[in-house]
Amino acid sequence: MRRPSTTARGAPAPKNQDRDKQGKRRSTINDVARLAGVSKKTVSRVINQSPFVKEETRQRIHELMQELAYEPDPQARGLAFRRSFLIGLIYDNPNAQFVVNAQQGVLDGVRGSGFEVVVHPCNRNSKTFLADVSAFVQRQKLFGVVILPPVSEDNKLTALLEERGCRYVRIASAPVDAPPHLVMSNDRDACAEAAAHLAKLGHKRIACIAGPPGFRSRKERREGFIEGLRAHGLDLPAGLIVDGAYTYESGMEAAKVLLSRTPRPTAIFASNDEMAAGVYRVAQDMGLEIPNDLSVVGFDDMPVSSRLQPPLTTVHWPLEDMGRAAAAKLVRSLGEARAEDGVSRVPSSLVVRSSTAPPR
Amino acid sequence: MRRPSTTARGAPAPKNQDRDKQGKRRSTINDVARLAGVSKKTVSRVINQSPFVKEETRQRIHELMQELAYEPDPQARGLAFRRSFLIGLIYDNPNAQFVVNAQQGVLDGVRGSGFEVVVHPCNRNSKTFLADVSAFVQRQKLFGVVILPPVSEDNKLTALLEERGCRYVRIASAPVDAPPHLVMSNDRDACAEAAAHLAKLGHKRIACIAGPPGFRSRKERREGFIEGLRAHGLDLPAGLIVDGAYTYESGMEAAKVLLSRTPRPTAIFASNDEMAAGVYRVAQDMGLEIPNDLSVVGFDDMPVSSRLQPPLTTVHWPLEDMGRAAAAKLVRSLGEARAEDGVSRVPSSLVVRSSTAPPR
DNA sequence: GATGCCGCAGACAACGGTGTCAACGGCAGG
DNA sequence: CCTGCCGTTGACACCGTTGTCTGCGGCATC
Repeated sequence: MRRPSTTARGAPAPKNQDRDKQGKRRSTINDVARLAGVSKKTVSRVINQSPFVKEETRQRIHELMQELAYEPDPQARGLAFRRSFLIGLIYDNPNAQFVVNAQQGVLDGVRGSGFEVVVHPCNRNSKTFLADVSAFVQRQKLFGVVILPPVSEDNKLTALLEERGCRYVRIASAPVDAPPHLVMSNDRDACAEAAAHLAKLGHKRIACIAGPPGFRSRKERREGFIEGLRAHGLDLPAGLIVDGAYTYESGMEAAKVLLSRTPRPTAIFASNDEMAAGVYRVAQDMGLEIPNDLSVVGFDDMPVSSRLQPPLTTVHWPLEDMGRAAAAKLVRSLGEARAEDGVSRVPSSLVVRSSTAPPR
Repeated sequence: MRRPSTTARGAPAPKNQDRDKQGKRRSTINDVARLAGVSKKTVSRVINQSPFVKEETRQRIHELMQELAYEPDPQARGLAFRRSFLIGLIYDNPNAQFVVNAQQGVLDGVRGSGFEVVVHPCNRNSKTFLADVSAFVQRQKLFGVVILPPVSEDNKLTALLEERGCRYVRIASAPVDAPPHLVMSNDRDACAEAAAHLAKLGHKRIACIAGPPGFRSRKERREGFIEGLRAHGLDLPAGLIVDGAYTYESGMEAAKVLLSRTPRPTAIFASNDEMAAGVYRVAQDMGLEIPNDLSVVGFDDMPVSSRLQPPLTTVHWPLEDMGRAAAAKLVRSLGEARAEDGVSRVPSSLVVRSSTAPPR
């Protein structure tokens, strides 16, 4: 790998930039110490909230830091701490809304904590995947990482992080194996709720488009949905469940298959909104009216779902909240060597809009 | 602002993490120097591609670095350089696809360069906007930033960055005032092309939904479109141009206004795809068939455009390419104190799909 | 043969913080 | 009055790299 080099081609290094155009210099711990008449170690203690500083001294230094607009240099702190104050966001998912929602949550969760977020998309099918993430984590001495699904389901990755001493929190759709630094939604229950909603409307022939193998959410959503049906005395015949790939196109293909069954199902549950949008498209092409000829339920509650016509009944997947919770877990683990233990649950729930109605 | 503190509540700091679970230690420049029988300064010279190292020595050290899998510590380098190897991505745009496209491009552009990307959304209408970005840049001693529109149009911000000695590259829809660290598409020409396309199909009454004030792209796209019409002997009467807000809903409202004019326009150019989607919705509600009753052209070429039914004719806006180009500009400016001067142009072009046809 | 210059390499002090450990003043206990 | 301890503080080395300046051998020059 190439590496930044300031002296390539013998060019002179740029002049020091610790003064800006007004000649103001960023103040350092030494300035604070000198003006406060204490050693820099004492200032360091104040910065790190050490309890071994007299209250009066602490006050004085605090005020001085305020006055000088002093901010400790994260690089220098990191060097001494043997760790950076960066949090990595690791993802492998092409869906833009998905990434941005989670990212926004993570950014929110670190706000005001002094950490920054470094984004790192990756390809979990690549041969160099583990080496790549490992290099990233190690080079930057990351404080911790938040891992989005489906990468978060890779136990080899978490084992590697464990070994490297890098804190991590996974975002997932369901409980995963130990160790549990986890933020999860409960897709299973939410999907059962979706099934119940359709059952209560009186639907009997209900179809399902499952997610792709390789995603934990596939299992959760599918099984949750089936359980929900069963709880209402319904079952899901083999002919009424097909796999999708969480894409619009795969949703269309699945819908074509399902809507050609006889008798035709009166409702379709798609495991995400993208696929639900594909169902809309096929239904419209076939002249079916939603919700009267066909009820549709999605999953995710992304912006597209409220724009579909009619607006889509879907499960709200609290990605942003999960991101926030994951980041908060990391931030709280400052004094510890590992991320905060335990599973945080963020509830999902059904949002009923206009794509569901009793069957005709 | 709170600050990370390892000793809060008197908790002991975690043990050093420079060894992983196998006891392997990350090697340092000292290790390389010792094993190579040279001083660490010489190794540093090799890392920084200084020309003052004998080829033979350079070779030997290079091999050794490879063998030890040595990677210089960016924090320590940064400390000595008085600068980090982080590139900030500053944005203020709620559209997920927009952010992710640009972000992906930037990540692509820094790949293999040793830089990392730190994301920083902001709100340019907030009172603390400038102070916020300034603090971010200064605290992290950012190597440089890439600024997405519309924040990139804020000259106060770039002036501030200039003053802070922070490199920056703006991504924009058109040339901006000096200094020109700029990557631009040429929205104006592309919109003229869109107008020409409609004119050539034989449309005479063509309407336009402009972007919102406060966006440079509003002006470019609108004027480009008007120029394109004029070049074909057409004009844009005041009644056939309305403002939108780059949102789906605003597209709907604009379409309602425009489609109630008599005689009805036979084509609508929407300044982005979101608004074009709003036009589709309204047209469908009114029983108008696209493209036979109404031709629609959008701008952006985001995934939604190829899913609309019929697929939308739109201008491809090369956000990802622009992000890549911007990042590359920064990376290339390593030896310099400022980002590479000059304007990089990334062409946009019309993608003709099925939403345009001759008027009935 | 002394001198100067060139090409290369090393010693040493930064950079801006933290870890370690010793030292200080004051007060209670012997 | 000495001792020991506690609550605070500081001196100094260290984190892993680069900037500066000096040193040194060899070759060309005078």
